[in-house]
Amino acid sequence: MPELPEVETYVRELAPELAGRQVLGAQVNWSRTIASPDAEHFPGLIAGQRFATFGRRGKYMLLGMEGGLTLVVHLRMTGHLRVESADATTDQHTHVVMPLDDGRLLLFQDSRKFGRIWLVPDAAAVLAHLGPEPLEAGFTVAGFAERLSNRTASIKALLLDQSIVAGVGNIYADEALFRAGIHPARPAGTLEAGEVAALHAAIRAVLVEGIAKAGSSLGKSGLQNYVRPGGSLGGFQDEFKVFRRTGLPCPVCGTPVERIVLAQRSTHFCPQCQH
DNA sequence: ATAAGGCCCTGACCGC
DNA sequence: TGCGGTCAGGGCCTTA
Repeated sequence: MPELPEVETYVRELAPELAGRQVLGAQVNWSRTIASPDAEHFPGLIAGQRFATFGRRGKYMLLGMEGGLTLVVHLRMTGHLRVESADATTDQHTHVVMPLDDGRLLLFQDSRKFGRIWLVPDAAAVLAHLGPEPLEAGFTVAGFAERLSNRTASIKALLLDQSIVAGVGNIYADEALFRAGIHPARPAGTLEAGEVAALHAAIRAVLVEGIAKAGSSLGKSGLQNYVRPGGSLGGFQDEFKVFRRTGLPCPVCGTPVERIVLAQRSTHFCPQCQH
């Protein structure tokens, strides 16, 4: 699943490919992929646009155009955005094809069809629901503690809530909770000050490490939820302590990792190390 | 306001 | 081998 480190890797690796390139048009094969404007008006709006700036907010890619529009892309679970040569073969999962002025194609592919694309003058409106960026100064221990206080939902559920902190998904939530020694089912409001501070630091640590490893590539035999734009895999999946390690020994104490379901998501933890 | 559950989608996987 | 059923999962929507 593309989360903050995966999206950050995407932006960093797409930027040199797309900088200064002009989009000639678009062919939309699955209309629901286009969130704004609608699929009918998207090709006409993007035709002639030239990529200028590259950024990220939470799990959203922000590709700024010279004229002020922003191409906002959310990969959700299985989305891929990549630049291919003109003779690249497209398949039934290629939902948007955007020819570029250098003869190549910018492709959006997504087997689950959950991914979404916006082309809007005001990207902030699309992002208005997001909480602070976890790696920026606006994500403070005090603010995080305030957001968790008096909440009865599990801390795992709130880490997945993008209005609490932006960019954390199932992988990095489980890994951060393990490193902070906090049981994922704990009601968020019961975390003590020291635990909130430890979790705050752990979130930042796993995200920084994830970026350094170019993200986590999961899945086997073909279906990769996340592949870097150039086609290579990330490396953080080799650093997982608990995620998708059910029954395997905790790297700290050797106790078998357990799996439970919280907020309708698979949740992995060490019953010995996390309280 | 908060919490919980359904929904969108389809490839992979399992049991028969 | 083929087939039906189940699962995964981010964000949005509805319900309580």
